[in-house]
Amino acid sequence: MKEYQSEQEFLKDYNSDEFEKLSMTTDILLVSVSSKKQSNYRKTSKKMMSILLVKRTNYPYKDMWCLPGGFLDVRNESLDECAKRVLKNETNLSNIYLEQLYTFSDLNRDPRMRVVSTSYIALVDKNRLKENLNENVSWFDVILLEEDKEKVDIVLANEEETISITIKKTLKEKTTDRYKYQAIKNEKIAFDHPVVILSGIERLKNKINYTDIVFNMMPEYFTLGELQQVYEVIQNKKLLDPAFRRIIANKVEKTEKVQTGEGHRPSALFKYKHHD
Amino acid sequence: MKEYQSEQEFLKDYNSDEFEKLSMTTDILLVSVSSKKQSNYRKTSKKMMSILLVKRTNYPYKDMWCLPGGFLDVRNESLDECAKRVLKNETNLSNIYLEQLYTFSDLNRDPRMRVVSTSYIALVDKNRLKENLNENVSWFDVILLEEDKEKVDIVLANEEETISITIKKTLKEKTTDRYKYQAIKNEKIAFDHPVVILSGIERLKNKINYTDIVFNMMPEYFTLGELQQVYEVIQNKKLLDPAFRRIIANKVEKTEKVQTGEGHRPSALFKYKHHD
DNA sequence: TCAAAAGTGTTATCCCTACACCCATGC
DNA sequence: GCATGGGTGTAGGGATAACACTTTTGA
Repeated sequence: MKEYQSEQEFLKDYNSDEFEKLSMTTDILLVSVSSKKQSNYRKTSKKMMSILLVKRTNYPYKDMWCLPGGFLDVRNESLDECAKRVLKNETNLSNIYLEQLYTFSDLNRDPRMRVVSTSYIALVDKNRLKENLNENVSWFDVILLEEDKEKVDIVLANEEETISITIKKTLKEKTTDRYKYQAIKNEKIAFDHPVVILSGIERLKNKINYTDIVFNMMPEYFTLGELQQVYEVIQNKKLLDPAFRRIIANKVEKTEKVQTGEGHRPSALFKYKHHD
Repeated sequence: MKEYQSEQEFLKDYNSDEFEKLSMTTDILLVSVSSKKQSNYRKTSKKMMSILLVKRTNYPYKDMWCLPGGFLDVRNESLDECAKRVLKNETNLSNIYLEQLYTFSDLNRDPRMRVVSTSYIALVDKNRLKENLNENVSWFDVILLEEDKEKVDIVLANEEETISITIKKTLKEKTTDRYKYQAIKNEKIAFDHPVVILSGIERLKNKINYTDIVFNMMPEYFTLGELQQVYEVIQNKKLLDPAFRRIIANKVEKTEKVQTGEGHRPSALFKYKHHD
């Protein structure tokens, strides 16, 4: 796929046969949980949900942020393989939890050509990729603010920049829980990616309740406090300790290991146990 | 999209530029519930889940059955619009519940060219389309037999034909509920459609529990008995009357109308009421 | 000693299951 | 009268929420 440095350059090619063709891409919402050390030595480090964004360097949407993604190699790969390739490229990791989200096909998604894009959500434990990221790539902490039932504000922040977008939610049919998302305020995120980000986060919020996918964001050994914080940060609500412990009791296995040096009673380390 | 009557004719074109292009299709699993009158005048008519299939008349998969579907008009429509167009073509109805299922992209899906296909599930009340169907189109009753956790038999039957397929289920990751489906016995269903059929039915089975989508398969006025039967046939298990009535109590509204002449106490007719 | 989090036990409440029971109809 | 489905009440059990409480550590 040719990249254009300018609109002029692009317009030269426009209306040629090139633009009758259909292209497909995959876009990947890579989600992880970041930890911020607290000033108080007693407090546990604060957790935040974070996603990986890439700064565009070419037309269109030059200098805006977008999800990592890439064009499907029509001759040689499936969409899943394409998504895996993009992830490998971005993180140097191959075994990342990956799940197809939704296929978007708006006619005006990309001004260069007709593009249909299949989005994926990927979950990873940040400890696995401490190595330096590619240039123009950055983790952004995510805060979701539900203004009301029909409007969501998303705030994305890294060390240098804070991005704020607003998305309108419209119920598609009265018989279902499916919403049509539409960005009504967005200056920094390219393509239809605000919608992809929200779809992915909503999916994660739901799915954490009836599957074990959280453990894809956890290291091998973790304390129940840490695990609870991840649940809390994704669902965006405080949970009661005893209730939480009962719920996840049969999904984890206590190990001999103990976490000490945290300014309070040491905690047992657990690991994931597949159950059922 | 050119149709080929024979493999020879097709092979003439093969390896030409045509086959470097990517095409997209939508496949639609149209689900409804059929009623079979019982011989005993007292008994209520027996309900079955049924799906619409089309008999192929051209190469490839000539004479096999497949889901209604069609190629995406790259210049002019989104995938949703494409799916709606196909449905309108098949049923003459425009306002049918339609929901995107999954995008399949196996490299060898169609021997003619590279095809990526987005599947949809559609729900309809059969009473709405009593008119004669197109030629080569037929409703098939569906029976799902879960042999064990890793194997499912699907039996499809219309008045003339019974089709039996077996699908192997493999858990994709231990942390989730997602399965990879693979047809291990199938002689009559084209493409990867056995997998699409199963995915759709599983989605429906799940979603009926936490949304109101059943009502898309119901007429405007219905008895609670009929509604319960639809739940039972989709979930493939018997429900207890009082429990069921409590569960759906705030989703329905009692009307003045009454259903009589059924060989037993007449029942109140209800209609859907959006709640929450 | 103290703040913070780890970890456990107990009660009150809700919800669902299961069963029992009565009602009204067509033949 | 009777088989069939319509329709309702209630007792019992299991899960969950809310709260109270004890334990253990680093500074």
